[in-house]
Amino acid sequence: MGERWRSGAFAARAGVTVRTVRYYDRIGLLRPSGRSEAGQRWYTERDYARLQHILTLKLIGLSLEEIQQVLATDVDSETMGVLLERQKRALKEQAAHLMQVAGMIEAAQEALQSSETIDLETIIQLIKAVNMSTQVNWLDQFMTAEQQAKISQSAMQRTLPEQRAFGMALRDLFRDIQAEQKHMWDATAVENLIRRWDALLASFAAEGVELQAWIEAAYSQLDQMPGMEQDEWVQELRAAAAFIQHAKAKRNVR
Amino acid sequence: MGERWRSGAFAARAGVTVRTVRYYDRIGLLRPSGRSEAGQRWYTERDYARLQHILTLKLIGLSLEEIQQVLATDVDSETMGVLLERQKRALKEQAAHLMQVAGMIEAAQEALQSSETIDLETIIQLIKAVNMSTQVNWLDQFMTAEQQAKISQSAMQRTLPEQRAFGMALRDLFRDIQAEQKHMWDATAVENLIRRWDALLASFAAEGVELQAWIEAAYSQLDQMPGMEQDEWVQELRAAAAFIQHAKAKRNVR
DNA sequence: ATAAATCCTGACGTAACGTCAGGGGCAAGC
DNA sequence: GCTTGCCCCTGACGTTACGTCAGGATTTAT
Repeated sequence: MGERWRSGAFAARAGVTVRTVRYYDRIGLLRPSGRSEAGQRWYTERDYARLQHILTLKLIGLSLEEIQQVLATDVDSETMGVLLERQKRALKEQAAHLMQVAGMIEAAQEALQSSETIDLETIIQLIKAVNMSTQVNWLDQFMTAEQQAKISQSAMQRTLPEQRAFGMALRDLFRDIQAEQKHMWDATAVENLIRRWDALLASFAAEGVELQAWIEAAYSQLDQMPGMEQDEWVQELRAAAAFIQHAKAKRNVR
Repeated sequence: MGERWRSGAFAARAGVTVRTVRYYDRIGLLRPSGRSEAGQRWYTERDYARLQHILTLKLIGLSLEEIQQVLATDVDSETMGVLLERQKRALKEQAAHLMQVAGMIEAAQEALQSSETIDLETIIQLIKAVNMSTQVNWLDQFMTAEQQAKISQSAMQRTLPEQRAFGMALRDLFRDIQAEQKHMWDATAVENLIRRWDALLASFAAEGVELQAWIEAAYSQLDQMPGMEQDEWVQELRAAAAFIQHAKAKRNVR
């Protein structure tokens, strides 16, 4: 298929603006397939396929940066099936949630008809339900699938230096987290720790046995960890995770 | 019910941030019920009721400014039932749309399994479907109900000067629209026309017979319109509406 | 060849907050 | 009554995902 489109035609056919298409190119989310000598963008069919993923994940509620993480590796026909399945599932969950909120509104309507007022607890529960979907971390659903696929395909291909580098980064992060716990809460420093934690997990994150196996391999490359037992670094990992969890919760409540 | 909350407790109970609550106060969307002498905000139960409307309309996709229009008049127990019904309906529509998109993704999955590739038209249609809900003008659904309720209650209470003022504003807008159609497209001027049109409709808009009756009354107060027939100003109204529609579509495609 | 349409980059603005600075108020405990 | 920790306030700058505009180059149709 040799058909291609300049940015305006490409955007119009998809129902998005040229501004959007240019912005996505600039941030590296959707690169055109090529450029003319004059600098004009040329898009192809595979760019439409990628745009579909972008727009659907955006509808689901992921930020563009999160979408970039999900689509970090090329989507081939094998991973596309997995990705489409995840999109479908997330959409169904959201639809179910909207129907739940609609049901609660109906209950409020009935209360209104019988007593001309709605009690406070009903209102609060309704507000909570409305807020729930905006606070779900949808990225987890896609990273879980993505990272699992990634780990299972390439877990054995990491070089020893890479493993060592990861181990060092993790160790340094644990140390900084422990240091932070010993003095007054410093929001800027904590925010930095959160970012480092997220960046590390985004690179390698997978839950369950794979993550543990990976961390074990990384730690075994560090000369400076001779006397540490497996239980110890698992606890270290959990303490750090708990701290980050707490920091994120505190940040969100402001 | 005399219970009340300072901003932090109010926000925490609803699951929103204090920053959000303050911002809503600042833009006049959700004013606290009172302030202490020191300037601290006090919120009550009716503020929770209003917040429920705000957050639900926000979930539906309205901007805060649009929400402000919908909630411009106090919501009493009579209009609350109408408003809740509209919220419920919009949520159900959105849920249905999400399920529709999920169904199209399932069809794409099946195509992928049988041929290892998805044809371009399927992708385009999927993208179009994803985009559809983000481009619906949800405000119409709420303004229709709100404005209808408003017109039916107060249509006869407009003073003659008010009717004349509206007629003059409308006539001036029509003239400016006609003038704009006679020369080169000027995006800034057109944007201004769109704003004036929206502002007029937001004040009085209702569709169908009510709007026509109102415009007829407004025009009849204008001394300068002696020879104009009913058909003429209906056509004038339609021509202006068509121009605004076209301008908005052109604006959206960039 | 000309004119209109479309393309480009750069830059400022917007909506809805997040984050921080710096200082005042409130409530509980001593 | 005093102290302390937590919460409150306003003001201001920053972020994300674009919208809008300026000014000039390229492409397409007549």
